[in-house]
Amino acid sequence: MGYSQADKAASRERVLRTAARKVRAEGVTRPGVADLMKEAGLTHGGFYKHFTSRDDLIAQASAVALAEGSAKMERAAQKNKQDPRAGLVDAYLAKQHRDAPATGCALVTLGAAAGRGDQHLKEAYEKQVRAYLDLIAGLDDDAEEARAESILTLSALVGATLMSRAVADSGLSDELLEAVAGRLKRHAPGTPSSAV
Amino acid sequence: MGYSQADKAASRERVLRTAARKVRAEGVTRPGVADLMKEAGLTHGGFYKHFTSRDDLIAQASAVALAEGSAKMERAAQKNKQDPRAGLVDAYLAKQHRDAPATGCALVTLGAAAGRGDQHLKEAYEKQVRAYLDLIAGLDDDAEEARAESILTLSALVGATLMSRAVADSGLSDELLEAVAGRLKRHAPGTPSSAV
DNA sequence: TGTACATCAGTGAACGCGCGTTCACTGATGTAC
DNA sequence: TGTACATCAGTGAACGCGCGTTCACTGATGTAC
Repeated sequence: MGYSQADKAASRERVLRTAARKVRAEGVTRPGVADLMKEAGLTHGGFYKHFTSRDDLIAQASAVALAEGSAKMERAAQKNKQDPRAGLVDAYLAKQHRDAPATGCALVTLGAAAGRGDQHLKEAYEKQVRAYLDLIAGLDDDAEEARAESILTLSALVGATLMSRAVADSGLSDELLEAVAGRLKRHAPGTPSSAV
Repeated sequence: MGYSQADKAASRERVLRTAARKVRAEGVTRPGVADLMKEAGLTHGGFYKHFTSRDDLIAQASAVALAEGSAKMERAAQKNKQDPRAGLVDAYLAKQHRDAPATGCALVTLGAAAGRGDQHLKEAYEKQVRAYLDLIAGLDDDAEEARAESILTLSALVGATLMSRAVADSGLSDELLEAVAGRLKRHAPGTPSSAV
C-alpha cells in the first residue's frame, strides 16, 4: 500500500503504548511480538522496521510504563486542594487502581522484574522512585523528617497495592488498602490520631 | 541402575526445593524443566515420574517458596528477646535479605506473579499474608489498633524490600531500607519519636 | 534363605509447537529533474 | 507543474531454535514362591 513518514511514527507509538500496557498487565516475559503488533493493528513482519529486537521494545515499553506513573499521581494529588497528601494516598490505594494494573503505577508491577533486570531498567525504576519521593516529601507539612517519612509512605503504598492484588480474599484485599490509607492520611505523619 | 522408593522421594524433594529457590530468584516463567532437573542432579526425561507438568511443579514450588517465609522471620523476631518487633524489622530489611531473594520472603518476589496468577497461587499468597499479619500484630504492645498497624508495617516491609532490589543506585537502595527500619522500630508504632 | 520376575526411577534421543527473526515482495510516498 | 524513479512501511510465508513433552530402554529394587 505505501505509508507516509507520519504513519510510521504513529505506528511505532501505537506499538510502544500497547507494549507498555501489556508489560504492566502480564509482566515482561509474556507479551509476544505477533500479539503486540496485531493489537496495534499491524502484522508481525514489520516489527523490525521499528525496533531492533523484542528485548529492545520491552525495555523501552518498561521505561514508558514507569514514566507514566508519578505524573498521573501528581495530578490526583493536586485535585484535593485542602489535603493533597490525602488526594495522593486515596488515588494510589483506590480499588480502581488496584483493579487496573495495566494503567496503574509500574513500581508495583515491574518491581520484581526490575530487581532481576539489567542496569537500564533499574535506572528507569530508580528515576520513578525518586520522582515519587520528591512528590510525597513536597506534600508534607513539616519539612523535618519529610524524607524518611516519604520513604515509609511510598513503601507502604507499593507494598499494600502489591499484596492487595495478590491475595485471594477480596475482603482482605480491601482491608489492606483501607488500613494503610487510614494510617497514611493522618495529617502530621507519625502522629497518633483518632483514625480516618 | 535402579532406585529405591526412598530415592524417589528424595529426588522429588530436591527438584521441588530447587524450583522454589529458582522461582524466587528468576520468577515463575524463566526456570526450565531441563535446567531444574540438572541442578537437582538428574536428567530431564524423568521429570514426569514426579510431576504431571511444568505448571504443576511451578505451582507447588511457589507454594513452598511462600510457606518458607514467615517461619524464618518468626525465628528472627524471637532472637531479639527485649524487642522482637525490632528483631523482625531488622531481619526483614537487612541488606543480606535484600541481596538474597532466592532464599528470602516470597511476598516480595511472587507478589506480581500472584497478582496475575490463578486462584491457588493467590490462596497460598494470602495464607502467608495472614501469617505475617498475625505474627506482627502479636508482637505489638498495645493490642489497640494492632491490626491496622500490622498491615501498615507489613506493607512497608514488602514495598521497601521490593524497591530496594529494583533501584540502580546502591546508596538509595540502602536508604530505603534504613529509613523504613528506623520508622518501624519506634516502639509504640504511630508515635512521633527521636529517631533510630 | 534363595531364586525368578515384575516394577518403575532414571536415561537420553526424538518430537512438535510456539515464537522471535528473516526475507522476497508490494505499492504509495516523496524526491529529482 | 508534471513525470520517472528510488525508498521503505507494511505483508505474510518461511526458517530455526528453545523447550515442554513423549517414548523405548536399562537395571536395581522389592515382591512372590
